[in-house]
Amino acid sequence: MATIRDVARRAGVSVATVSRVVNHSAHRVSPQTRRRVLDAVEALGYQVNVIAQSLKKRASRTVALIVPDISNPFFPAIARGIEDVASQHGYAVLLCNTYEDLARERAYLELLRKRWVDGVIFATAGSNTAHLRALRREGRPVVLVARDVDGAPIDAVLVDNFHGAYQATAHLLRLGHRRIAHIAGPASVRVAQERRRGYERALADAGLPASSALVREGDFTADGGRRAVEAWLQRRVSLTAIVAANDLMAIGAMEALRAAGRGIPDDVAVVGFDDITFASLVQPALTTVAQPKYRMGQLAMQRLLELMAGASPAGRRIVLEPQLVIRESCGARRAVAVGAAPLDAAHAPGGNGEEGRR
Amino acid sequence: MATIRDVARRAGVSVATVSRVVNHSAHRVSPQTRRRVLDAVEALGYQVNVIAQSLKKRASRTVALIVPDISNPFFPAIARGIEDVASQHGYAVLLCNTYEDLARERAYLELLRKRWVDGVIFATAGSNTAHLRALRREGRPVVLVARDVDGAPIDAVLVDNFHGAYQATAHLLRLGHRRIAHIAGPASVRVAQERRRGYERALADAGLPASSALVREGDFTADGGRRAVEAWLQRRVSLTAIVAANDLMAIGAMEALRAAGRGIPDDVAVVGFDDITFASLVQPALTTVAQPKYRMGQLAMQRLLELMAGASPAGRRIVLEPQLVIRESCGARRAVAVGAAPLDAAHAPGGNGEEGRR
DNA sequence: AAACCTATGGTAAACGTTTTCCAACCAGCC
DNA sequence: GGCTGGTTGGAAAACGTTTACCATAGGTTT
Repeated sequence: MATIRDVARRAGVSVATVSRVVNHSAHRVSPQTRRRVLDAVEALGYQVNVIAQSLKKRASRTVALIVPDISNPFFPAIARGIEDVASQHGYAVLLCNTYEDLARERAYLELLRKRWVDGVIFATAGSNTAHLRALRREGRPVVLVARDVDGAPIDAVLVDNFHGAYQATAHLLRLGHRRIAHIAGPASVRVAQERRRGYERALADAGLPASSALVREGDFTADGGRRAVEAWLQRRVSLTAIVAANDLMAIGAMEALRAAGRGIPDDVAVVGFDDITFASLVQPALTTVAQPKYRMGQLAMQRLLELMAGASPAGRRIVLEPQLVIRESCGARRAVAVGAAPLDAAHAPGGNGEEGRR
Repeated sequence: MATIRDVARRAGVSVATVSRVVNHSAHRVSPQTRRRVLDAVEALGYQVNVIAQSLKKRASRTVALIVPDISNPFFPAIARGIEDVASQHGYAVLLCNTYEDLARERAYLELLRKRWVDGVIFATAGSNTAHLRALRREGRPVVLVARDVDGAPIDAVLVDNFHGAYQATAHLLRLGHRRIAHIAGPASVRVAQERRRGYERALADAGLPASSALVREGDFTADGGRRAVEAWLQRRVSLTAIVAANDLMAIGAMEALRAAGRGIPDDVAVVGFDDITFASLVQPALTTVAQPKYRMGQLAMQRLLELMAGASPAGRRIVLEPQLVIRESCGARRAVAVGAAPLDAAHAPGGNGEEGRR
């Protein structure tokens, strides 16, 4: 491949001049020389070597996205949002899966340091804020997305989890439910706590007592949702509705209910959280609190760009409003669901650019 | 951050010596000096600068994964397989979404060239083999995964799509179906053609005539599956089973059937292709031809490692056997499905490391 | 004792950029 | 005609490595 030297030679100028024209430097160069350089660039098919550039500039124009597991259906949409704005600004994004494993996480951070990654976006639970603090201490730009963390003032883009869960619960209350259960996420993760608080508060505001029998902790997997419902069934806990802390658990719960012969939403109504792609495809279509995942990815990357450009990391939290999308599993659309084709419901929000395609 | 120079100074040796010990070079260095160097490394927290290393070695230890859209549920598992073996070998993976857009694809390839990416894995449809050929011409290692391409002898890891579709169709035939329809993928993509051929061949082997009224072309989205079914319904085409070229279309088809009041599998049996995570979670659970996605990712990355190590690109195709996983939507488990809890069916294959978690 | 290995360490030239100086030139001005 | 000052362009020093080549010092061989 042609180097800047080859171009300089062919154009009969110095490498400095070539560098100046290809970089639109402030240092002026005459139109004629510029022309000559451009011609040489064209003729040789010259492409700047980003590696050399990085070495000189001490910045790699690369960011890392750290997720627990990209095959979790919640993350790809975020990844897309990030990748889209990153590529618009000439940044490449490195994909890192940690599987919630501390060792892997540490190994990655070391790698990122070695590679002079310019910034990192964390979309991970990690109650272990040690790394984050270390990154911050080194002055490396960091932003959290979708997952907040205690005790470290780090920029983050989030959804109002409390309010989302509150809305979901309030909706069920409006529909007349009084025995509403909650499948919570792991108590160690902040967003799970907040969703739980939202649920509890809605109940309290309706004058209903909190009952610990009505909440079980899951692990954000379908299987966790299944187990929660089985436990309730076994103990003959009476309930007419469930708000799950994420869609996967809601879907698992629906399975267990169905297996036990309970109708959804007639015997028990279910609402989830996240609005993953398949929420609209399960049967009955899942009512859920939608997170603007793609948008969150975009915002996170935008904030990271600001930080990389030198903005001081203020520990600023950008919090978006989640949106309750009502489908069939909560019973509000029961009439529609049996009367007409559920097609429109299945198409749901639409236009948010989050639909998978292949 | 400490550089190799700092380490050399502190250990009282030359930078060459430091480089030799940290790289386990063949050039021997005495145990005492090694000790001194290692101590200095430790004391200074020295980490090699991969950028400088890349510049010198003319290799970035980075590979790119090019997918149409990471939020398509089919790709994340592949990405995981790739990322896992890449990180084991000290490679980082760059994530690139093309959205099937030629311009974006080209822009990416240019970027990758500028960044001296060592190899690229394509998981994309692209009937446009121009880029691929260009990459090959430049001698850059390339491997295709899950998507084959005509007219370019490029290494690929695939599933036997013909056989998969054949098996799916044969299974329906065995269950007594005679009017089996097919929702094909876009005719421009090779795997779609092969699946269609598998379907047609199974019919032919059973002595059934091919009927063009029974096949419609979709676009691999749920909506495409929905539209195909609606068209058949509208024309009053009689059919008792559908084999879809992927799960998303199968799920869309199920929705449309349900909306029209047809029972699955009682009125119409459905089988899909891919076995995305949600195939086991829809209701009824989808019978499908499973692709070992994670494994395919691993194999693709392994092959890429070989190529990057200098193996000559033989255009070798690694083809895996897909596996028909029988759940409820085909009717083979009808007895089970109504008699007992479908829990076991929903858990399905398991242990393949492809389940999402959060 | 000369010649020759071998083991160990250092020197310095790359790798391909960017950027800080500095030089040359040309106007315009007193 | 000497000065000032603005425009263009080049030389060269980094950035942090790796590695080919050379140097030294012992030891071994003849």
